[in-house]
Amino acid sequence: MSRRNNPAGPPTGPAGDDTGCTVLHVDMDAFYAMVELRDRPELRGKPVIVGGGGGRGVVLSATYEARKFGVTSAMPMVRARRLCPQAIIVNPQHGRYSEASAGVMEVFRSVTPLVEPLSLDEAFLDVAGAARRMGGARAIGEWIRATVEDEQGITCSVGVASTKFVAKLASAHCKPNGLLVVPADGVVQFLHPLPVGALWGVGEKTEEVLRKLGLHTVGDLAATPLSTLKRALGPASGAHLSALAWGRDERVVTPSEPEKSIGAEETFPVDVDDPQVVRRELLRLSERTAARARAARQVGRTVSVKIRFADFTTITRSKTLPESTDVGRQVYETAVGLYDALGLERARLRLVGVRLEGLTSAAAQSRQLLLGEKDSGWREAEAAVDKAALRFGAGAVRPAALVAPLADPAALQKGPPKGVPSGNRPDQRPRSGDSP
DNA sequence: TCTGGGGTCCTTTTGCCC
DNA sequence: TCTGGGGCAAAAGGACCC
Repeated sequence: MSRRNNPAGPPTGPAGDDTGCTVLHVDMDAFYAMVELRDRPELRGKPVIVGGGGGRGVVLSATYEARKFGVTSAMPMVRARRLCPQAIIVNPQHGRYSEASAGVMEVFRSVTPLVEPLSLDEAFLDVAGAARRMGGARAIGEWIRATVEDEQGITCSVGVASTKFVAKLASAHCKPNGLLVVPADGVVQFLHPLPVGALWGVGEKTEEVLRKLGLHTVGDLAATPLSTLKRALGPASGAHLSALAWGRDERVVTPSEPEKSIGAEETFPVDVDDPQVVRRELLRLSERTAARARAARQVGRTVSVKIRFADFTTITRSKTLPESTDVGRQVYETAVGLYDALGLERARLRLVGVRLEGLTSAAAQSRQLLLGEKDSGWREAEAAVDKAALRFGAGAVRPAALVAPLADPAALQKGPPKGVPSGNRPDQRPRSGDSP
């Protein structure tokens, strides 16, 4: 979903020449909101906002009727409601969006196997081969738009260009429900008037740095010496942005990149200062993370914990294990060890997260285990839980500590974590008012 | 205005080894 | 024994994307 608004509106100029254009970027228009409208026609024509109904959610997607009031994605729900009080708020149904996404990706793959999904609602396609068969990149783009609307009942916008990032800018430029071809020899004319913030990789902070240098458009950036950009933004980012400003982008469409990390995080409905509640959440998140790793047949070697305080400052702590793991219990013990080592006492936390990094294939790991590595038994136990979850649904089998609220603090943590003497452990007493 | 949850990538700092 | 520095990996933080 593109977050940038398109002040210019759909293109009005003459149709571009698609010679040399082999990359398509397809971006669904207000995807989540459109799926809701398709499923609930009575919402059509009304301002609809998809987002968490809770006090701390953000807007996931909004119909164009709601956007007229200034509602944009990633905006806090509280603010969106204030801007557009008459909007109909819909709780997200991720399963529905995944289904719709699978259908759309299927359409793309009927054109070419070279499809690189960026998220549920957008993808790059390399149509160099298909173009000969189907009459050019523009024709393919038009066919995709018609087919997606026909089969899924939602509209999309298509950018056609010779490189990925120009195709992406083109699709953003013709939203909603449009198609724009940027001819290979028209890239610089297309790029240079755009604001620097349009470039992929230029967010709020970078834009501010560039603004202080007096650089407002992509053309300004292109005219700036490489050494100046490298000094201001770092060698990698400086060189990258300079290349993009001249339309140079060597990246090719890559169908599937292996995942590098898997994680889970959760913002508490209200800030939490009870270490016992935090540990229970770490257990839940560790189990969820490890289960997803097992489902993906991946193991990870580094466990990282993320803590966001009430004032939104965020820290991370990580530990690399001697062996990769997909065992929830091991992830949890590492995570809770990292958390305890912080000695946070009664700090007010807004969010905690657990992530497994340095992922490799579980097949390679199991070969190592066969060579005499002993196993704690948790692996078998959790494999059994996975099976039960498949039969009876996720959550059918859970650690005892997650069944009854604060049932038994000892169930969460057997003995003090390594390296932390029990006398130094943060307070574990349940607080009055915490138990229902 | 008050900020979700899933990720990737880059930079800087730190600790270790030689 | 002290000091310096290069190379490397891990850790930490931060910007960015959808």
